[in-house]
Amino acid sequence: MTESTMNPQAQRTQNLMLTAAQDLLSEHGAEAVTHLKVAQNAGVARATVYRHWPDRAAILVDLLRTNADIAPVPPDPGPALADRVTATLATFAKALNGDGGRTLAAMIGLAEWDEDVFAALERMTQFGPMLLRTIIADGIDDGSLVAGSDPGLVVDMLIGPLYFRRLLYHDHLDNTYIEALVRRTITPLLST
Amino acid sequence: MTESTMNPQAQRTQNLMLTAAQDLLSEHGAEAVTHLKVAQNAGVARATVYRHWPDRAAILVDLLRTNADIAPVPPDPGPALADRVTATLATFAKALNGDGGRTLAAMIGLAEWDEDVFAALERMTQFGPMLLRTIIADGIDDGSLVAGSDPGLVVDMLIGPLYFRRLLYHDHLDNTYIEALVRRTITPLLST
DNA sequence: GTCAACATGATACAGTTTGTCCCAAGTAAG
DNA sequence: CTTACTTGGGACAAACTGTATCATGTTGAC
Repeated sequence: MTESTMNPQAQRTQNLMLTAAQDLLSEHGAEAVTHLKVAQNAGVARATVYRHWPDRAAILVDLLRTNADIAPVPPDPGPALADRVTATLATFAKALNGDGGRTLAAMIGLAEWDEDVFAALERMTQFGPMLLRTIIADGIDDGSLVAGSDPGLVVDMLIGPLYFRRLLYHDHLDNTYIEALVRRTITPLLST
Repeated sequence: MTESTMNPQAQRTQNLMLTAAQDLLSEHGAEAVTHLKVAQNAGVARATVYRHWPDRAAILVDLLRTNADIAPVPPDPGPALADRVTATLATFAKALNGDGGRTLAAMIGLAEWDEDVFAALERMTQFGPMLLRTIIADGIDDGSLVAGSDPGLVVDMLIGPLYFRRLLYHDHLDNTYIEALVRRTITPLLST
């Protein structure tokens, strides 16, 4: 049942419940997202929550589906390649610093044992890397980056450290860090 | 109560329970680590599990404490700096490919909302980066790496991608990937 | 070996949570 | 207006949680 084909009443109720679920997730973690608490926080009957989702994982999957992507805002197309990369990473970091980071942390644990959550997680996190990869690949094509560069690896080297510091150390990702990261990663690849 | 000061009987029971808890965590995730299931899988009375740990988080924290570190084996001290880095990352990758990766994934979600878990997670993951940082810093000191390199950032660029690919994509981390990563990261920093 | 201190097993208990079902009441749409 | 869909509210059994009690088994000092 896609949202567009749903009864407007069902849509309203589902939005109420998803909002409540998102609040619970942000404030108390995935374990707090139970049918009971979602129902209470949404002002809805418990049976209604069960009617929409059979288990906790299904709620969380729909939560991710609603979020669409962790960093949906495309970056400004700056002139220099390094600037475009920095801008892309900055939007990514902003999402990780905010609610996206907590949602992501909760999902990673569940995705390990639930393939539906894993699939939702992939959809949620594919956009940023894909965008970066395109920027890098374009740089190789137009000659601003040396030909030997593996775009996939470069993307990992740019995004990996952000995830690492956010998830493992709970760091706030600031522009200074991102700029240093981009400088260190991209500079050796510049062909000029 | 440290393990060394414990009654041997209590030690035996606790080890049984921790083993059962680790199995549950690896097989079914953090949510499956309940007092009841740990008791059943360890062949122990439920009350005994409560006697050792008041809640689920305490069990998981002790699990991390027992694991000591995600990659406890120190790497072979190879001659070339790049080789030492590669060896260190390889032991790290091995742990992430195995049980350590699943434990880590489960902990990351909980650490976001439980500071005890976060502290345990830090203890668990500090060794690898620290070791790498030392290797990098030594390389700067003895002149094999250029002076401008920030050891902390270099470590992030080496470890971050491993976490990223393991946690987000469930990749198996092989030596080819690690070698490419080290080449791309370390080569531009070599002073020779 | 005896004995006091400690740890466990077994059971009981109240309270909470889970998952499912039912039916009356409310909403949507032809 | 009328039919189909959705919700609210309640009931229910099952499982889980957290605590307590007490008899039994283990430990380690004497």
